[in-house]
Amino acid sequence: MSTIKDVAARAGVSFTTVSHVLNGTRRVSDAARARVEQAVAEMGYAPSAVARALKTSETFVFGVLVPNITNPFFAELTRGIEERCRQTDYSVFLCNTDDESELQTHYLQTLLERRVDGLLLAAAAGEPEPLVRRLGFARVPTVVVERRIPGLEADLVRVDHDAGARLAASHLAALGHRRIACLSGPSRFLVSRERTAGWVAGLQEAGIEIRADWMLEGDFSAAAGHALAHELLRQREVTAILAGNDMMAIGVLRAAAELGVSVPGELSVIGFDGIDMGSYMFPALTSVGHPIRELGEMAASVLLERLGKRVLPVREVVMAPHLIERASTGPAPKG
Amino acid sequence: MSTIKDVAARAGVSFTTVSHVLNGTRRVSDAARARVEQAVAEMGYAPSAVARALKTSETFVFGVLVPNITNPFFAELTRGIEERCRQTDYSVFLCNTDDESELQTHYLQTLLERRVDGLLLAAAAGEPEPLVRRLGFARVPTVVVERRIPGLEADLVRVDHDAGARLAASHLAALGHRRIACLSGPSRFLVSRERTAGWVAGLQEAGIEIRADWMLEGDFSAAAGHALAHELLRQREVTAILAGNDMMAIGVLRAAAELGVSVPGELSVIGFDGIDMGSYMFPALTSVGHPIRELGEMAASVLLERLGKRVLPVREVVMAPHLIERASTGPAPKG
DNA sequence: TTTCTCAATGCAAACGTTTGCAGAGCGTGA
DNA sequence: TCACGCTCTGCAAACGTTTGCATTGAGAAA
Repeated sequence: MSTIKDVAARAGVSFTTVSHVLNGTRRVSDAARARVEQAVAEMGYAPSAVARALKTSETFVFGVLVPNITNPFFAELTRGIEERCRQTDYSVFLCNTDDESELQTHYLQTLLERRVDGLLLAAAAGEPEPLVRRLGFARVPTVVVERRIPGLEADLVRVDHDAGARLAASHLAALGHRRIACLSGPSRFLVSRERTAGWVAGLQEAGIEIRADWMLEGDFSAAAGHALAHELLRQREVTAILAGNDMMAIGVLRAAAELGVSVPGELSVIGFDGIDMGSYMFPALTSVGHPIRELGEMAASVLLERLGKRVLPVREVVMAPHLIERASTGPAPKG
Repeated sequence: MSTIKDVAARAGVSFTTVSHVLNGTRRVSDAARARVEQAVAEMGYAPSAVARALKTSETFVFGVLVPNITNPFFAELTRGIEERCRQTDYSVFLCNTDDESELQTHYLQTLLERRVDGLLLAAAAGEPEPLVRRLGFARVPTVVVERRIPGLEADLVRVDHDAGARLAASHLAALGHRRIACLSGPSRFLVSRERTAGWVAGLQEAGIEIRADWMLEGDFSAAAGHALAHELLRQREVTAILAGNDMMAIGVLRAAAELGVSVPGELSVIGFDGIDMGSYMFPALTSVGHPIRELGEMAASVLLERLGKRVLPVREVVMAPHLIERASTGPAPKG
């Protein structure tokens, strides 16, 4: 690769001048500028970001830690982050941690060595302690997505799951449903607990009885939704199901199809997350959507702001979900 | 951030020694080594990859250009790339080009400035000329995925779509189907043409007549599959449909559900790509799957090999697809 | 004691930039 | 003619590493 000095030689100026032309950091005569620009074009010169980073101690790179880019949620999130970064010439280092604590610290170390200007943590599995200690040394501006990490002073961007769950509950209530089952995710996840709390609050507000045997727990997978729904639908008692996420709702839809229960005629189903896949189901899945890409963009924006003002107090940004009405919910059947 | 000199001072040795301890590049007495290691631990020192990169002119970073990480295909591909890189301490710069020529060249420039050690191109929209010229200057080892770029001397890793399509065709033939429709993707894409060619060859081999009015072209979207299937199923002539990809097949499934055509009783449907979503359909979608993650891993492997031996002749690696038999195909109906 | 070998360590240049400082050249007002 | 101000330009240090070369000191061989 050619260097700034090669360009300077070809243009017949000092490399200082080349630098200033490239960065627009001081006046350069039109003649010199033209010669430099021509030399750059002829040689296909690309200034070394690594030398620049060494000198300025800014890399214009953010590190992004996600459990698994294959999960549509994180794909969309990453996309949002990347999109926001694009506007400000930041690039993104992507790391899949597989929710493994060890990989997570390994990647964190790598990112710190690479001197990223900021960190977006959408993954935070296992013990936070080593992670927090590592970050404490480095003092890299950090934004956490969806999960507060104890001991870490970082901005947080998250979705208001409680409000979303209330939305789902009141939607069903408004359609006249009274016999409603809840299929929650694993209660060890904060998201699950928040969503369940929202359902309960929403149903209570509508004066709907909450039967303990209609509160089932799954693991966020379609298989779990499928199995739980089979069990639940045998009695044909409930007229609607609140699912902890879209994958579980898809499992429910499938169980209903197998059992000949018509949706939404006999049963209404509402999911959570608003993933694209839901719209390809038959019937298309009604869901509580959150603006995942916006979540990513917001996370990046918060980080960019943090770069400017390190002394800003720690922020928490909460994004509101919304109802995506498609075809899997309808009026409660008579009787 | 602390530097190698800070560590040296604390450990009471020269920074040369610290460097050698860190890299294991020459013998260091046990005493000195211990002191250095302790100092590193106490200070949470992380060596600067950017200084190292400047000195050694190796960044241990690959640039990855994909159209859209939100597309499951590219998510999985990226995942494979990243997984392979992890084993060799390479990191990945991720860029979404949105298939926009302009963004593509912009990102390419950024990646070159950042002095990536290699390039994985899964996106290559628009005119290849500026792209090729840019790469010509830089001489960065490059691996292209799925699409040959004219004028660019790069390794290529791709899926054998022709063979996959034959697989699908002969699967249907073996089930006794004779009246088979083909819903291809846009013919301007090489993939579409390859798949169509494979179907035609496969059907001809099985002695099946190919009716021109059963060869329809869509745009790889579920909506297209849905619309074309509606048209096709009105006559109830065909007993099976070969879809150009899974999204179109999902659209077909949906149309069948709406029209009360039972799958696979009256109609068999087979997709292409083997995406996860297909297994959540009802009935679960039979498809021709390709090992996307392995495709990514292979691409990274080829690139790593290329780094070692620049003089290697250009390689082309072809990966074989396989049949994923699920529930949407069955024996042809009698009569 | 002297010389040699060898292990352990340090010095300093270089990588490709940015940027503070300073010099050259020239027109202008006194 | 001189001093001044202004525009344009260049020199050289510094960023944090790696690495070729050199130095030190101790033990062994003579």
